[in-house]
Amino acid sequence: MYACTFGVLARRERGLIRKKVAELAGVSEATVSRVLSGVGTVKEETARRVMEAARQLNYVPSALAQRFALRRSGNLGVILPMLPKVNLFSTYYFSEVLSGIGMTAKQRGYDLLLLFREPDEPRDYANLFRTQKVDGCIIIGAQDVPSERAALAELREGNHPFCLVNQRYDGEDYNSVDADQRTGCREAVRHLLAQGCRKIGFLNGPAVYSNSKDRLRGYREALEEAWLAFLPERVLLGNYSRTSGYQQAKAVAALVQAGHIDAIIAANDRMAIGLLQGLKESGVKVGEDVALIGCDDSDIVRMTDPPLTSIRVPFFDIGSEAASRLLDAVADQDGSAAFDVKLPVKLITRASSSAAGTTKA
Amino acid sequence: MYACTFGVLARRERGLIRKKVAELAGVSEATVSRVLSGVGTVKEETARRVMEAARQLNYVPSALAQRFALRRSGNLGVILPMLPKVNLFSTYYFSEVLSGIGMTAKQRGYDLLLLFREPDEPRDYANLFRTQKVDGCIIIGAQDVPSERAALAELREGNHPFCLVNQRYDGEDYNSVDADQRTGCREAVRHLLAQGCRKIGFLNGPAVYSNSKDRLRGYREALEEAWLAFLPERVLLGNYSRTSGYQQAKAVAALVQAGHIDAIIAANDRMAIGLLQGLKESGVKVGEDVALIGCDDSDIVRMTDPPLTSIRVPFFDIGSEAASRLLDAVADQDGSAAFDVKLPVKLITRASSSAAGTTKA
DNA sequence: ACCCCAAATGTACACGCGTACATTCTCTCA
DNA sequence: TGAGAGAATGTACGCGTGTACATTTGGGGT
Repeated sequence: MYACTFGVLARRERGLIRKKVAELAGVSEATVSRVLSGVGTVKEETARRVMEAARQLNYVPSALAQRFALRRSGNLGVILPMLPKVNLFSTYYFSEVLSGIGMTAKQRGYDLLLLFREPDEPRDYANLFRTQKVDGCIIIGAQDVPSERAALAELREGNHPFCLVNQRYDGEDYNSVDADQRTGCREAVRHLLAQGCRKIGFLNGPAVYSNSKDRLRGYREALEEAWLAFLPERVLLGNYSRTSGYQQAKAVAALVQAGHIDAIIAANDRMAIGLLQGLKESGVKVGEDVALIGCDDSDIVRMTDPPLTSIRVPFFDIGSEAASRLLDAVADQDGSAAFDVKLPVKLITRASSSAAGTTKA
Repeated sequence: MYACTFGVLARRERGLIRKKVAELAGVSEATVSRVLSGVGTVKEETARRVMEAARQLNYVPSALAQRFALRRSGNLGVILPMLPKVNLFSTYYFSEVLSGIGMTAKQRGYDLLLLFREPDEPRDYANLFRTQKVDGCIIIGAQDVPSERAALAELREGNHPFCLVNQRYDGEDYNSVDADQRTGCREAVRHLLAQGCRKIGFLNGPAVYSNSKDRLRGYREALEEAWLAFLPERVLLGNYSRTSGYQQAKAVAALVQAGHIDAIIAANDRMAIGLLQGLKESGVKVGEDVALIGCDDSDIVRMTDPPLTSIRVPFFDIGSEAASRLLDAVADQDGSAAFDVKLPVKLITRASSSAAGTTKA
């Protein structure tokens, strides 16, 4: 019955309710506002009366009106590429990052506004701020292409707080939170060297993602550190999809059979899995004929045969950290310095990274 | 330079801009509003002048103020369980449904407000509407437990538009969009029967999810349709996680080796994969000693060895349909009838569902 | 008893839009 | 040419908050 009454009120008498609460508590509307928003000084006894009156009349302030009055949307925008069917990135990646962002945003009283960016769509991020839909935004899956650079430059111009996840741009010091892929790949190489491998290949992703370059750099550094040559013919290119890994399997199998490669690192797990499948079909045994290491340590690597050694990336923490830092910047607005966080990764070794008879034979 | 000027304006002179646009175009603010919102009659020539003035002054109406004035948040809420680390559902599931919702919402001019529900948190969905944060909401991963029922009843009482995804409640005719799991399982059983299997087991998920019951029902119906007995000892219980499938593998292996089972259907792919791994360790060969069918046809089933036969569920379409129907209801408010959509599923056969030497031996 | 200051509360209004209603313009038809 | 009707536009205000400023209250020190 109360609920029903309220249903009607909700539609036409939103504003009048506050007045009624004020009357019932014997105070002015301003005091009601002060009590419910927790701002300003108010006698404890009065506060109790107001709370009780509000409870009794089932009054809750309208977030819509509050945000309008405060000129803050209270929303944290999250921009991510639309990813139906085509799983360019792994869904694991997105759901972890998103969860991290969501948890932190919630703790700090922000709502999450999800914004899917379609591939061909013009990237007008600044408009989100102009229309006051968000107070800050996190951009996932950004690429180093002119249109993206332009969109980000516009954000910078407008002094709109934003943060990149797993991406950075040469020459720009945009806020970003990333994994230390470079160190991760370096350690992957070191691990393979320790296993006795000497001819290590690398299956990378597109260079529009800065972490592709980071990984390659780590790979190269670790080789040079061990006085081994960096050979371009051992570096292959995929697009982070399973299919692209599968397609490169023939080439890799040929290299293995010719004795040109005894190990390979794939820049993400999906490509590693495609590779694994393709190699299996070509009769190359991963973990025996060749060692294989993936990247991300997504949940699927435990399900393959053999299980995949992989570089664990703290995606949840990346999301959480990005949201936290960004919301600091939103609160501080001008006073806060730019940040560029790199979170540590960790190599998780499993059966796939045994090489050339090291284990089984 | 303009951008910088605007940066300042954005903070203090939001409202004054519209006045300037009006002056520049030689009209009143009301006309500016009419032109930009596309409501009311305006001479074409005037409209052009206003558009040009707005462009020149870089004016865009504040969505915040618009929504406040219209008393509509413009947001479609999506409630989903927080899923970091523990992948109770597959991330594939969520990302597909979410993408479907997102695409439709975008087409219809709504924004997506993402709301993570933490396990222990009280479910107060109605408050989202009271505070006017959303105009409607979609609930994913709802369970048939008292607290959830109470929260939904409150929504109903308040006449708030909402829609369930993949869940329904006996005795309530809430809006819902679901997959036809019952038919799907029936066809899975039929397929196994056609393969020559006669002793078909079933690994189900918790009964708090209505689709668990639907699947079991389809399984049972197909057996009875073939004049085969429904044997409770062939029905096992997991919790939709890979681990739970893995844990049941020993029991299943025993059943297989004792000749009590020649096929098994798992209620989702994750459990099927856990099962597959466990059976492999127990020396039971899937696709030879026992047929295995999963459910969801998520992207991982193509990566296992052998590839998994699975029931394809159109998750993207489910999300899309839910959003579409719900937004209709939001627009129509009282005039719209409740809906209860069931989308068709499709059995995708792969190597895992060959049984007892039907193929290989 | 008086004053002063801080705490507590009330009054009044801005926030930026949409729109009901009033007004002016324009064109047609008598 | 005038009137009438509909299109085009202007005027004025409400939407539900937060808060600056004014006012009242209460208590301690002289």
